[in-house]
Formats: sequence, C-alpha cells, structure tokens
Amino acid sequence: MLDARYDKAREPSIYRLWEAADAFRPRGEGDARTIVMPPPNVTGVLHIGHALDNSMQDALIRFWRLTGRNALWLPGTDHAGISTQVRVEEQLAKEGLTRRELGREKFLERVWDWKERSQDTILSQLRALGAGPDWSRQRFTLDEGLSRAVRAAFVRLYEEGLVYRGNYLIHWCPSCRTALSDIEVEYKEREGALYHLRYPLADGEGGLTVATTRPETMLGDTAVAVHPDDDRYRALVGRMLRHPLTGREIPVVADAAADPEFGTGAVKVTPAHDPTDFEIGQRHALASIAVIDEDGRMLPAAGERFAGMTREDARKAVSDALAAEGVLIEIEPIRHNVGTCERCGTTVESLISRQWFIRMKPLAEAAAAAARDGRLLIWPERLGKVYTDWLDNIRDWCVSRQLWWGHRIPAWHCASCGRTAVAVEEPEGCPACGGALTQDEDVLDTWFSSGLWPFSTLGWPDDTPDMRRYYPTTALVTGYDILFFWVARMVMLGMHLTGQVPFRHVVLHGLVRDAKGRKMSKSLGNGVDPMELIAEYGADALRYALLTGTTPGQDTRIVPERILEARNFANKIWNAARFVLAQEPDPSAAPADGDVDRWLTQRRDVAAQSMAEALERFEIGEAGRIAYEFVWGTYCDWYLELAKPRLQDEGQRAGVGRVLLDVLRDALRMVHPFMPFVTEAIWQELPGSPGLLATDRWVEGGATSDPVALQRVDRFTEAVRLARNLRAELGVRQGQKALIAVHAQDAEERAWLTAHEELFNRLAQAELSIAQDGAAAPRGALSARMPGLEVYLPAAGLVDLEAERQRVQKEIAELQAEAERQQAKLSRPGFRDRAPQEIVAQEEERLEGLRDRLGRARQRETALSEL
RNA sequence: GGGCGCGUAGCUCAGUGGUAGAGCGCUUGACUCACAUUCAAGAGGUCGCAGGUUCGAACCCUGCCGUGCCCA
Repeated sequence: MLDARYDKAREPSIYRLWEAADAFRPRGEGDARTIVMPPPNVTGVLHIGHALDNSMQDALIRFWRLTGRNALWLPGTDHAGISTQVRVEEQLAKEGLTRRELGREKFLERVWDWKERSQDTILSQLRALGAGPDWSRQRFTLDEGLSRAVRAAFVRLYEEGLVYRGNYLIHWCPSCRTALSDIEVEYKEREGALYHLRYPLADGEGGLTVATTRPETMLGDTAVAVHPDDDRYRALVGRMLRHPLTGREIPVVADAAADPEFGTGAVKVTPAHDPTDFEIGQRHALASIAVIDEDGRMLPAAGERFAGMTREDARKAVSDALAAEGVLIEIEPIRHNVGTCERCGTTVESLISRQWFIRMKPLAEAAAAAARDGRLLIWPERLGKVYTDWLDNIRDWCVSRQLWWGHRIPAWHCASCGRTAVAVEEPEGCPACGGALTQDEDVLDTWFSSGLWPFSTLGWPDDTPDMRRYYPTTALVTGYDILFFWVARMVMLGMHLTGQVPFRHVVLHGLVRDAKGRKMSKSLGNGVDPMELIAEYGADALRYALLTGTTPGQDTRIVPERILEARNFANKIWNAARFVLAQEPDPSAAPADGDVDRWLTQRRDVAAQSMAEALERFEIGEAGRIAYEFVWGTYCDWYLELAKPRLQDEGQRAGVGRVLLDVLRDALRMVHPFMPFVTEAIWQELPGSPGLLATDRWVEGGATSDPVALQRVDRFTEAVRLARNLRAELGVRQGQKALIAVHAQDAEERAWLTAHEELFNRLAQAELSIAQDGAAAPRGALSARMPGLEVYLPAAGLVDLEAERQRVQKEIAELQAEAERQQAKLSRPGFRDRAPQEIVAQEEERLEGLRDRLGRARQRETALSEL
C-alpha cells in the first residue's frame, strides 16, 4: 500500500531509473523532432526563468517521445564570455589579484575551474527539475568540436568578405575594458544636466550657443552643427568658431542631424566620442580628436589641465573652466537616457577603436525573408514583427571582445609585413612573407558561438549522421528577451552557413516575475530560487505551476498559491492511484463496457485528443489545463465515485477494476509531460506496467462512439447535482438520506435511472423515487429543474419558510429579467433574418427553458405558501 | 519620438463573434472506508471608459485613461 501522501523525496531515485534505462536517448521510428536546449551560462546557477524554459522543452520532448517520434533534446552550457570573466575577476579581487598579474594562461585555468563547478551545479539542477535531455550528446560552447565550428564559421565569413576589421566608433565599457555590440548597451533614464555653452566666432563679434549633456567631450570638438533649414543660424554656416578652451578653430556645418527643437538647436560635434557626431564627421570630412581613453580617463589631447582625469572629474573641471571663461551660459537639469553596459551597469563610452565586424545586411535580409514567407514560424506572431523590424534596421556587428575567456579570433598578424592571415588552423608562418605570426589577442562575442548552437552541436561543419537526421531542428524554445541577441543571430548564421533555417518554430515565452509583478533582480533581492521551490513543493508542482500559469509570449507571476494548487493536483493523482491499487485490479480482466464506462472512455479520448492538438500548437498551458480537468473533474470526481458501488458487486468488480486501471494509466500518460516524477512513480506500482512510463506510448483512444451513453451520464450527473443542491438548500445534514423524487419526461431515461438508482442514491445521499414528468408533484416539496427532468425534495419540517420564500422570490425576479432580455434578443430587428438557423433555434430553446423555469419557480412559491 | 503588451470575481490568471470560466480566498456543511494537500453546496463580475461595426461584442475597429515592456 502506498503512503497517503506522495513524497517528493522519491524524485531523485526516479530520475536514476530513467538514466539507468537510457530513457532520454532518441528512439522511436517516427519522424525526427529536435530541440536544442538554450545553453545556460556557466556564470552561476539556474534561475526560475530557466525552470520555465526547460519545463516547456521537457514537456514537448516527453510528449513527442510518447507519441512515437524520434525525439532529441540536446543539452549543453554556454561559456558566457564577459559575465563569467567578470565573476572570476571579482573573485580574484577578493584575493587582491588582477587577471593581468596572473597572466592569460593562469587566469584561464581559474575560469575553467569556475566553469566546472558552475556546470556541475547547473546539470544537477536540471536533473532535479526532471529535465530529460540526451546527456550523451551534451555540449559546451568552448569544447573542441564547437571551437572548430566557430573557427570554420569565422574563416568562411571572412573569405566571403562578410567579416572585416577596421577603425570605427564602437561602444566601450571602461569597467569591463572591452568593446560591446549595439545591443549590449542598455539605455537607462538618469538625472543629468544640459550645459549651454558659447562658442565665439573666430573673427568678429558674436557666436553660437550649443547645448550638451557631456561638456567634457567638448575638448574633442571639431565642429558645431546646425540644421540646414534653421533660419536662426543660416548666416553662420561655413564660418569658423574659436574653441573656448583649446583655441582651436572649428567650422559651423549644416547637418540634418541637428535637431532645431532640442536645446538651442546647435550641437557641438565630437566625432571621436559620439555615434551621431561620428556620422556628421564622416559627412563633412571633419577631423576626429580622441580625448578619452579605454579606462574612461582624459587623454593628453584633452589638454594638460585635464589629462589623466576621469570622465566624471573632467565634466566638473571643464564646466568650471568654461564658467571661468564666461562662456557657460546655463546648467539646466534634465532627465535623459544614458547608455550603460548591460553586464556591469557602467556608463558606456563611445570611442574609435580597431575591431572586427560582421557585415549584417545580406544575412539579415535572408533571415527576415524566412519569417515573412513562413519558412520560420515565430510564436506568438506579434513577436515575428519585432524580429523583422530589427533585422530591417540592422547595423554591423562588432564581434571582437577584449577579453580572455572565449574563442580566440582565428587571425594571425605578421610582425614583419603587417598582413593578417585568417585560418582555421594556425599557419606555419606569414603566407605573404614567411615572417613570424602572433595570434590576435581578442576573443569573439559569446553570441557568435551561440549563433552556431543549433548546428555546431550536431557536428557542423562536418556532414554527420546527426546533422542529417536532426537538422534543421523542430523548435527553439526561449524567452522573448533574447530574440535579437540569440534567435535572430542563429537564423542569420544558420541560413548562411547551412543553407537552412535552423529551426521551423520559435516558441517564445515571457519572463517570470515575482508575486508583485516585478522583474526579478539581484539588486531587488526578489529572485526566487527554483531549487527552494522544488525542495518545498516538489519539481512536479513547480513545473505544472509554471507550465499552466503562462500564455505564449506573456509574462507570468510566480505565486505560492499556484504551486500549492499544482502540488495538490499531484497528490490527487497519487491518491486516485492508491484507491485503484487497493482494488487489486486484474490487468487481464475484460473491461466493463456499461454506459458509465463508455462515458469515461469517450471523455478520455476527447481530452487526450485536445491535449495532443494543443501541444502540436505549442499551447502547453492549455494542454495542462485539459489534463487537470479530465483527471480531477472527470476521473476522480465522477468515475471513481460511480465505480465504488459497482466494485462491491462481484459481477462487475473485475471489469470496473480493469477500466479504472486502464484509464488511470491513460491519465498518467497525459499528465506525464507536466509531472514526470509522480506519474512515473505511480506507473511503477501498477500491475502489468511494462518498463517505464517515460518510454511508453501516448493514449491509444478508440473508445466506442456512443453519444447516447455520453448524454445519459451527463444528464445523470446533472440530476445528482440538482439533488445535492436541494439538500444543501434545505439544510439536510450530511449523512442523512433525503427522499428525492425525479420526474423525467423520457421513458427511456426513466428506465435508465431506475437501472442506476443505486448510483444515484449513493452520490446524492438519497432515497430515489422515479415518476413520469407531469405527475403530481409531491406535496410541499421544493424542486429544481433541467430540460425534461425535475427533481423534488419534500421540504416539510426542514425548511426555513421565510428564508426560502425570499430566495424563491429573488429567483423569480432574476428569471423574469433574464426571460425579458432573451425575448428582446429574439425580437431584435434582423435577428431572425441574419443569424444562422441553429443560433436562432438555440436562442429560442433558451427562452423556452427560462419560461419553463420561471413557471416552476412560481409553482414553488405557491407550494411554499401551502406549507 | 516610434512600436508592442496588459487592464475579466477580493487575489493570480484562462477565455479570438452566440447563456462569462479556473485555482486560491470567502460563506455553509461534512474527519463519507483514495485524498481535510479532501468532499458537497453557495455568494461574488456594468469583462478599464466612450464611441463604432454587427442581428449579436469580453472578443473586431477608433479614441481616451491607467499600467508595463521594447526600440531610437
């Protein structure tokens, strides 16, 4: 006998069962279905978002496996260049060390140590969650094969002219000391100031006032720009200004980038430290003077007074100097957006730097076209537009990073001739002059290797059996927050390098927020640790709560009540199984085939079918809700209760037991993708269960189609409900039998009810008598009605007359109002002409029903007054 | 500045043109031999507001209000 409560402590041993049986390896003769797991970063531990993401994938994979597909879920981890490096550097700092003191090689050893520990944690967390990927194919972005894929991809893009190196204005994080791509910059609103400062004309009187939020960059100004149509400044275009601090002469240029509405309408131009200014500089062939270095300090070019200062100190010093010169007109406080490093929050600097770039336009066009013509299906659809919009406005991708942790760029520079060789393997010497080569110091953006993930993990660039069988993959399941970072780049690189869209479906989910709807973050300290939730409620409960609490692409909140609901659901299934097992069902007995059994099996078929359809559409939450409704609402609440008296009957016992067992097995199959542990635990206890549920088959279905049985039992349960309702109204005590009379119109239904009288009596705690509809109502009885059937319960001595009279009067008023509304609806002009036939009939039937109920309610009122 | 989402019962959320749903919470009753992590019954909603389309709108369209996000 099983314990009264399902114990989540069983979970680890169940997981071992799966692993021992190699249950996660793809099998099955069906078509291949592939998901590559978005590789968690080895930076730290899994958070609740990973729990959602992996629960979704696991549910799909388990469903596909049950339905006989050859389902591969390929797991792995990501080296997460900048994040991991920063974490290890923080660790070093505690020991009073820097990575430069340690040296590249020693430092990398430290990071590998970190990676091993972090990866172990992550993998055990995935197991705790019940995730069942094919561990034999596990990959890491820096492992041998994937590193080769990265080099091969880079070399090929280089040879095709899609990779280039050059001096351009890039985003730079002075704290991480590396270049960043555009999307690694987050714009955050900050308190700042608009400094109005005056540039005098080089010759003659007058001048021009510009407004800037960054006065320190004025030391690198090489022009002032005004809008070409701005009448205020038209006369000044082409004239020279004198720089108030350096004395340098700079021109006034006309450029549409100057916004007449902003500040004074005139802007200073610092091509070396601002993206817009860089473009203005290009258009007007302006000089560019770098005044800030890679540490965010002022360079000698900024002038002796300021050289060596931090950007922040220089802002104050420049402002003071300008004030002293009498050219600082005003400091106006404003809130404005400041670019910050996505990783460390430092204000990013724009500076000109020699970096490697990927030419995105040709790649982006193909990737956008795939979404537009349906080769790539993005779900939910509205995010497809976000995806194509981004691709349509794409800029080149700065892929080099001044880090040590990552894929070293496969480029070698020749000291003697200055040429650069790009190759998969290190060349012996310079291909041009034979001189000595040194490898480029930089590594690639992490997202470059992530961009190859769906095929590098399957063996690309080699033509492997896995590539042939499992690529392109079926679905990519991830959060919408990395649509640009990752999804778009995989499509671009995948299409270009493999000639195919890397996945057919993109299934995007939202973020998991805290109970107040706030984004989880370290600084708020509101993060929820999935491992704590698993320890408290069990992995099944966490998974079910996450999977059913979400709609595609929508954020979700994690609230304890929902996990509790899920835990209770697991317990419900567990106890249903306890009951079934206690009957010692015989798996070889012939199943019962009465109306009640047919009702159940038909319901099961409908549920299994709708679930399968929902899952094929990736509507996982919907599927989970269907399973809940079937298991709890149909199997437990009704069939089990209907089975109890039948199990007492020796003639029916074996057959009913068999149905109980069979449909329990089906229920487990349906719930398994959501709650793998508890369902497998039960499966192992069932007589006649071969092997593992994890590798079993989906619900067979095929119940006898019997609409009459379906309807009979539905009406029966409804009649029971009405009887219970009357009992409650009259305050009949639980356990006390009530004299229930049922008057039914249909003779066959009366016969059916007579045959099932015992079931009725048990479920409604009643002593049933059955009569023809229209027979005299029992004296002094309250009644409740459904179409073609009325239920009576004698009220004498039971009812609080006054309260009941008020209740009935209220009901009469409500019915009357409802009937009037319904009447109005039917007589609405045009309704009968325009609405479909069946709707008209349905609405007419409804009105009839209302009038009928109204009549009965009035009779009841009369009956009451006779008591 | 541009784009997108959300607003449905006290709370958290489902619901894409035809009688408003779930879980929790609340009220009443029951430790009924699977389960009190349970069972039965009940109360509770002008579906943010205002127009429009339609025979018919929570659902489609327009505007507004509130709220959140993305991009520049």
